[in-house]
Amino acid sequence: MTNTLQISFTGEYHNSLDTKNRLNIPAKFRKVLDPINDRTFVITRGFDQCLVLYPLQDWSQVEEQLSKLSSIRGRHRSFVRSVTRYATSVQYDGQGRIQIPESLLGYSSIKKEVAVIGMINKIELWDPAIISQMDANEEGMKDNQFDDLANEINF
Amino acid sequence: MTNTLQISFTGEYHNSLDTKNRLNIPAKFRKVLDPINDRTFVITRGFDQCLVLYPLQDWSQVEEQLSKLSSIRGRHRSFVRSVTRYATSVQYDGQGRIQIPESLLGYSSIKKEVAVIGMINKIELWDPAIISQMDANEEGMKDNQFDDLANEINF
DNA sequence: TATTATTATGGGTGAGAGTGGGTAATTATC
DNA sequence: GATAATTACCCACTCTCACCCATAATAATA
Repeated sequence: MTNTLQISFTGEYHNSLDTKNRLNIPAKFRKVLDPINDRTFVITRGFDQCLVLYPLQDWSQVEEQLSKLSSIRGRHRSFVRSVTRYATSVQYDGQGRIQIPESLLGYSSIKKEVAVIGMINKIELWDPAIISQMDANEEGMKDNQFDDLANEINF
Repeated sequence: MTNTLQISFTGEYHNSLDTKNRLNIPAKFRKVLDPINDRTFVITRGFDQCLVLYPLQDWSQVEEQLSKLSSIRGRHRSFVRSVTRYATSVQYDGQGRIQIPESLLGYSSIKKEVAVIGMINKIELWDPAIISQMDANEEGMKDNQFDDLANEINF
């Protein structure tokens, strides 16, 4: 057991796609990705209008969760199908870039600029316009909406 | 080092950013930071219009809790996102300085002068004008506003 | 008081991050 | 099998940041 503390995916970065639809994974994210993943994520649709990157290692657990969900709630079945259906493994190159499939770009409305958001054990990719619109919607109720959750985690 | 009693972050210091957005962490704070943190804090937005520094060790506990929240629930996703988006790990250099991201400076309205306030287990960074304005607002009601809280703890 | 150490701040520099683009290798299409 | 298209890997450029050295001001010590 090593005594070094490790932080997970946190923070927000604004990177941009190049002409080959390549996106740079922030260096801090690459550093915390366990070598067992062999520089590989699984990218797919998120529940929101964004894309999600899971470390390869974690993906099997995600599938397991999703399969439970789909058998319980019939109305979620089609969405679960779309998540697994569009899941692709992507490995970043020597410069730390992944290539994002066209179909996923369309779903997320990502064109050139990308907001890369760390979500502890996964990474979200947003079109900047859409995420800021979400911010605007949540602005009003922000003050006490999360009080109960915030208290739970001693924050 | 015979003394086993350790004081936490207390007191207020007024330091200033340099041209590279670097802020000096007061020496007394550095001394009480457990070496396990490897000179590292996590800086993020506070609930008030200020920034908060958590020792890395404490922050990983926050992450631990966050990772337990289900990503199926939209409200949980929003909460995790709102917490992690603005969180960045910062390690102070040989001179005891951290670099503060531009976006966080904007949120806190910090320009050059910074009020560094010890809050027991975390550190707050304020724009001097804003913290003194807060003081002014609280002046009138101070006497009995905190009575209930004072009863909760042995103070 | 003189000397030394420590703190807060300024600034230079090399390494690495993000980005653009080229070329060979692989895959797909005819 | 020949050609086109896509992908993977490599080189190059710019800019930022982490690290190093230096200085002024303050505190500590002889």
